[in-house]
Formats: sequence, C-alpha cells, structure tokens
Amino acid sequence: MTQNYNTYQLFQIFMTAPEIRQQFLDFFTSKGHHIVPSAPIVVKNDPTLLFTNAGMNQFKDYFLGNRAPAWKRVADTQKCLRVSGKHNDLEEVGIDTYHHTMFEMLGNWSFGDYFKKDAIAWSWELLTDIYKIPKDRLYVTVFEGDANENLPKDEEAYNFWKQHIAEDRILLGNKKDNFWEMGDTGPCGPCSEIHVDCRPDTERAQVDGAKLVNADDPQVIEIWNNVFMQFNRLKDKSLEPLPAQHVDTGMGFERLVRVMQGKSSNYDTDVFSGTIHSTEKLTGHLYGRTDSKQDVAFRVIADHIRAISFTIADGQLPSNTGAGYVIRRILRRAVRYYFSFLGQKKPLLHELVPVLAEQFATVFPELLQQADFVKKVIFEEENNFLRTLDSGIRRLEDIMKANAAKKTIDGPSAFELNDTYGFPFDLTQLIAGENGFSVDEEGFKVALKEQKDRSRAATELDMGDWTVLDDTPATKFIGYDLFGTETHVTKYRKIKAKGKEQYQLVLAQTPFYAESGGQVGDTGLLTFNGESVTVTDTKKENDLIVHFVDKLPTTITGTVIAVIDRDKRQHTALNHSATHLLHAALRQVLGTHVAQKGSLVNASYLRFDFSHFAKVTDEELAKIEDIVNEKIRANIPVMIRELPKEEAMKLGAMALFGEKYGDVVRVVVMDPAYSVELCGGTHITATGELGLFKFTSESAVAAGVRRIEAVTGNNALSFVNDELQQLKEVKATLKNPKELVKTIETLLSDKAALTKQLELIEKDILKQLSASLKEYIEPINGINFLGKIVDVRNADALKQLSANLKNVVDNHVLLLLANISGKASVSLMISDNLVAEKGLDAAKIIKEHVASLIKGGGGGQKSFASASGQEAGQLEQVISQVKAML
RNA sequence: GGGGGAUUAGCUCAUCUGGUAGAGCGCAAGCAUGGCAUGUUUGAGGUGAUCGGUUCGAGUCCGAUAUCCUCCA
Repeated sequence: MTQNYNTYQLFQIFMTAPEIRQQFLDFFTSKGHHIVPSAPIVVKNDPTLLFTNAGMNQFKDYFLGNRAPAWKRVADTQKCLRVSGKHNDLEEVGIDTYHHTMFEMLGNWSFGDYFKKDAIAWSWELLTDIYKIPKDRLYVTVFEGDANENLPKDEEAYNFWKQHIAEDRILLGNKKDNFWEMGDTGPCGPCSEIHVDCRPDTERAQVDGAKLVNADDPQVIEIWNNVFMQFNRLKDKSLEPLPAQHVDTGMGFERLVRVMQGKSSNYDTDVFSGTIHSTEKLTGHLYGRTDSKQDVAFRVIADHIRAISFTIADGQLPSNTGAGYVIRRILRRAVRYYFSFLGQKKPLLHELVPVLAEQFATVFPELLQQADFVKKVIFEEENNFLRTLDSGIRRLEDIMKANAAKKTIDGPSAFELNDTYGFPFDLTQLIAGENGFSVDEEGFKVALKEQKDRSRAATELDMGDWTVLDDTPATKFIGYDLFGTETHVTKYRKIKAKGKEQYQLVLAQTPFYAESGGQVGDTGLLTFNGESVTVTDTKKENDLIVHFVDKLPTTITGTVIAVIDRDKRQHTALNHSATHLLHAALRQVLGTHVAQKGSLVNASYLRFDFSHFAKVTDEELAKIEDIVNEKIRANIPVMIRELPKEEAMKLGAMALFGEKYGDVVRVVVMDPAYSVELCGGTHITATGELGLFKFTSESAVAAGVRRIEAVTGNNALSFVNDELQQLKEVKATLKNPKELVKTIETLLSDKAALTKQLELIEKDILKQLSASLKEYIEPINGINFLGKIVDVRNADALKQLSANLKNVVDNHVLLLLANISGKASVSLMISDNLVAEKGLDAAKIIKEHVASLIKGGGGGQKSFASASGQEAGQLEQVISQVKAML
C-alpha cells in the first residue's frame, strides 16, 4: 500500500475534526432535532450484543415498539466498537488505512416523523452546503427491488434524489447493499447510500467514478447510509408494512473527516495525529505512512488506544471473560505490535491516555474525568502481558533447543504456547523465523479449531421460537408495590443449555424483578389453574422480563397467579439499600473519585466494587462502617421518585456508568443530603430495617479497583455472633488469659524455639550414633560392611545415618535397620565404586532378598535403596542374608 | 460456560520415567583490596498451596478445594 500521500485539497475551507462534528449536530438542531449524548459503548441487558456497534442500538426499543420515544427527531454522535463480523476482523485493523475497532457514528433519526423526502434533502444540504463537498464528486445509491421478496424498486427515494442530483449519479443497488435488516426478524427497509469520489482529477478523468462505487476502491467510499424502515420481517420470512415509518442514518465520522481534510488515510487526520505524534516521541520512531510493519504498528496503537480507553471509561475492565476479554485482546494486540515492531519493551499505551482524554474532553468527557484510573488500569494490563511474553519467550527458546535438529516447531507446541501460556502465534512465527526455524501453521490451525469446536459444543444454547399467545407489547413491572398478581402468559419458548431443558415465560404483568443493576432476579411460583411451577430466575432481555421455569404447566393459557419469594426479596432489598448507604459513605471517607465498578446484591450479602487506588485501611473501614450504622440508627425514610433525568441530576444523583437510562429515571433518596442515586432496584422503606451493617472482607479485584463485601440484618448479627463464639472458644482453650494476643505470640515463638532445639538435638544424637556405629564396621572381602539394628524414630533417620557414614567410610555397604512402632524399616547404601566394580545393586538386593523377609516392599537406586514391612522380628535374618551375598 | 497450565527458599525458577529437595539473585558473616566497584568462601533460609487417596516409599501419580495465569465461547 505505498501511499501517494494526498496533498490535493477537495475544498476551499479547512475544518478540524471537532468543527466537523459540531457542524453536524448544529445542522440537525436547526432541523428540529434533539441532541442526545452517546450511549455507553458497553451494552448491558442484551444477550445478543457485547458492545454498541451502531448508532441505532440505543433506539432499538423505539423501532421494536417496546417503548415510546421522548422526541420524534434525534441526532447524536455514538461511540461504537466492532471487532468481528464480515468486514471487521480485529487482525485487519491497522493493516489498511480505514478499518477501526472503535469509531464514531454520526446519525439522525426520525421515529414516525419525517421520512424519505426530508432525510434525503437534509443529507444533501449538509454535505454540499455546509461541508461544501463538490457535487460532482458525489454519487447516491437506491434499492433496485428484489423479485424473490416481491419488493419493488424504491421509486420514492429515486424521485426525491432526482430533485438534487443528476440521474446518471443515482445508481441502483441490490438487496445486499441497499436493503437493511436489524436481525432475522424485526424492522427493516430499503436504504440509500451516499458515496464520495476522492481521487485526483487526472484519475477521475480516466475512469468514471460511478464504476467504482461499492467496488472496494479505497478512494471511492461510502460515507453516509440513510435507512428507511418501513417493513417488519416476520418469522416466516415474509414482510408486512410497519404502522409507523422511521429514518435511521449513520455517517462514519473518521471517514467524513478524512474526506473533508483531503487525506488518503483516516490516520492522517487530526482524529489520530495527536496519538501518533505522541507515539513517535515515546518510541523515537517516525510514522512513515507506508505498509511497513512499523507503520502498521503506529496505526494499530492509534486505533486500539481509543477502543481500550473509552471502554474502560464506560466501566468495562479487562478480564478473562465476555466483554472484558475483548478489551484484553485489543490491548494485547497493540502491545504485540509495539513489542515486535517498535522495539518497545516497556508499557507504552497508558502514556497516551492523557492525550486522548484532552482530545475528547468536550465530546466524551467521561474519559478525562477518569483519566488517572484508565491510565492505571492500562498500565497494569500492559505490564502483566509483557511478563507473559517474557516467560513465553523463554519457553519458546526451550522448544527450539529441543528441536534444534529439525528446525521446526510443530503445531501442537505452537498451540500450547498460545493456548496455555498466552504467547501469540504471530510472535512465535516471528521469533522462530529469526532463528531459522519454521512453524507448522496448519497443525496450529487444526488444534485451534478443535478447541473452538469443544467450546462451542459446551456452550451451545438451543433457543426455540417464541410461541406468542397474546400480542401485548411489553411486560408491565408491578413488583415495586406488589408481591403477587393475577395475569397471563403472553409468550413462551423452550431453551436448551448444557443438555438441560428450560422454558422462558413472559407475562402480561409481573411482580418478578429481573436481574439488573447488580440485584439478582426474583424467584417464586406461578400457579396455573391449581398447578404450580417454580420460577428459578428472572432476567432481562432488553425491556423484556423473562421468567425461567424447569417445566411447563399442562395448560399454559388462562389466568396465572404470579407470586414471588417474599423472604428472599426482603433480604435482597436490605442489602440493596445498604449498598446505597455504603456507596455514599465511601465517597465521604475516601473521596469523590470513588465510582461504582460493579455490584452484586442477593439475599445473603452484598458485594461492591469501586475505583480507589489504595487498600482501604482498617481505620477507614471502621469509619465507613460507623457512618453506615449511624444512618441505620437514624432510621431515614427511603424516598423513591420518578423524575426527568435533568431534575434528578440537579438533586445530585450519582449517574452510574454502564447503565442505560430512559428519560424518566427512578431516584432513590436516603436523606437528600446523604444519598441520592438513580436506581431501578427494590428497597426497604426506612434504613432502620437494616438493623446492623458489617464488613466481611476488603480486597483487590483489578488495578485500581477494590471490592468490599458486607452483610446486614440477621446475617450481620450471626456473622458477629460467630466471630464472638470463636473468640470465646480460643480464650477458653488458652485458659482465659489476660492478654490474649501476647499469650499467642509467646506460644508461637516458644514453639518455634522448641522445634529448632529438638532438631538440633536429633541431629546431635544421629551424629553420635553414626560415630558409634563406625565401630561395628567389619571388613568382608575388602568391603567395609555395616549391618546394625538401631533405635531411631523414623525411616528418614536411617537415611540420615547412612548419609553421615558415607562421608567417613569408603568401600562401604551400609545396612541399617530399625523397628519403628512394630514395623520394619531397612536402608541399604552401597558406595559408587562397589556398584561399578562388583556389580552390586542395592535396589535389587532390597527387592529380591529383603522385602519378602519383612513382608513388605521396597526399592530405590543402585547405590541407595530402602524398604519397609510388617514383620519386625526378622531383622537379624536380613543382616545375615545380605552379609551372605557379599 | 468449556479446555490447558501453574502453585517448591525473601524473589525468579530447576529437579528425565516415584527413591537423600537444588540453582541464580537477594540476605548474613568471613577473607582479599588503602578505600570503593568488585571478587571469593561459608552460612542461614523449605508444613514442596490445602485436604484426601494409591504405594514399602509421593514435590513427582490420582481425586477434591483454593488462588493465579492462559486460550476458546
């Protein structure tokens, strides 16, 4: 990809990236749109999605009709992350100049408001009037229709475009390019793309740009897609018209900036130049815009640092599962590149966080707010992986040494390096190559595929189709006020996971709280016409509340009595309210940098993860516990209100990362001056119900993240009682000493001293014993033979004695025996020269001539062997037997 | 969720198929040198993660638990 770095300028004006972004938002504000903030890049409550991968994600429920939108016209810039999919393989990013993991998607939406006419007119106006992109460089595509689907050409869109652009610039596209679907079912419709031809005039004169649209030319690129949702795809694959029509658009920000700034690479725009310059300074290498490995490394770093930083800022820490593992993989890929191609052996990425945070301070302020934290997390991850690489290299060197003759590394070895020791395959190839080794790539791939198949089989989730009984759009949650209700099933399906069959039920209304915000889902009973089935768990799927049951009732239609396990709910509520009190106390004692990083609330305890850089000291813990208990004794009433989000924030509510909120939020207040939180969970009515709050543990979960576990109510009381009981027993055992700790310390040091002394004495005894044993040595055929029964405590002492004697007597055959609590122990040591010269074999003698005599077994090496057995009365015979053999 | 691996001296790690637990660094002391860098010698330091099993004998084999690493989903 030797780039002819583009110096031609498409436009008279030059706009910086922030200006381009702002112009977009201002333009749609002027068209009556409400500007909303980007949703978090990390997705919760949607099992089909780990990360936000398109601008429309946060509006999915509007299209599906599960929720009514607050505004009919909305625009924003959305942080998106894509690491897999047809056109987005992580391993491709950085190789070319335009693929990214994280990117910004500019979008405007109409929810049942304006449609094709305005969408088309405005997109044209923005691109040509505001951005001043020359009209003769633009092409648009329109859906050509599809006979199989019985869909006509999108004449509407075509005719609206005709009002703006010459007809020879309106191209027809097939279903693959110009018909957009959210999934296998659901809202969908034709779309219209806008493409820009960025080639120099000379090239444009030679080849018509229209021929290069959707033809993978790096200079003729799609920048904007306008989707017109007008159909609903049903399960039988047929389409029905939607009652309300929507507009969903997406314009890749990085691409737009590249076009506007006249660059041939996204990485040459001011979106990336800041981090690239910093990387140059830190590594001492210069970015040369070529396809050399070194330049790929620059692009990989510039891209990946964005993805990692924003995801961590949105609350997702690197980990070894799920979304956290994706982050870890991206980070490690960046490390791999600077390690291999920039000669950088020390952590680097974390140094780029401040640069990035400043760059996005006004668009995505969440990064600047947590820059220190994000930096620390990345630093620890980098260090960790560099250590892994280090030990992997040593292992690889061992493998190469072992295969020095073949000069190849086989597939299983390469896979083991990767799989077990986390050492990347491409690094194995690189280092092997440097040493003149080849690597069996096929074998590696086979092993990798085997592992993938194994994993897939283990997690295979067989989800049946929903059986819809009733078209009620969404479940009404009534569990804040009621613990039971009469309702009916609206739909259900069978699922199969790990060979276990389960059913999922959705009710018209439900008192069951679905797992969310750390609080576990409710359990309880559903009674159908006298037949009860147990609800084992309740979970959310977007806005759907799904009840898990092990079996279906015989008749599923008709009235259902739904009742939750009240006891469990009550205990869970105690712990949830306690979590709020704890959160506020933590901020009071440790500082306002404390932010929730995770939470678990169930009936038996609560767990709270939060950002904090040091171990919470015992004094701080005591202070926090005191504050919480004080608030409990004050018996503060818990107030719960539903408010517009802005009002809630004015009250001082702590917005939590990674939570998706509607426009009306639920606010939980325990003293407006103390704790105000946005929270969908269930709570008690006054803090006094908690009774008592006790910490059970404080620990670290990741760099800069601490974890506190605590109990409340009865659980707290029994926790304290158990501890007191133990203390009482310890005291009683020690005869109730005045100073308990001092007594134990004395005990321990006394014990250590005694043990030491005893060891010395035993050593001494053995020394004396071996000295006296020397007298019993008798010469037999030039061999110094010793055969003696000794009085020792264990078999090990026999070895020890032999070892002592071996140093003072040569030409020896040392046979020591002992009766150790009724059992026979024998050790036989023969000097090396006798083994060599006379062919004596201690192990053989022991096995063949001694073991049977003492009714036991034994073995060892030629120069030393031992045996033990049940018959201690035959020791003298053993001596004569061995003696006879010399 | 499924696989693989690790846990041995203060730290980093050895110990081929079960048979007397070791090295390097660090620590302490001695010696050498005018002193230092350093060199050299000696020494201290181990419930071999925990619990159970097989065996005459387990750091080593088997099972469980805990913690950590790692790959895949």
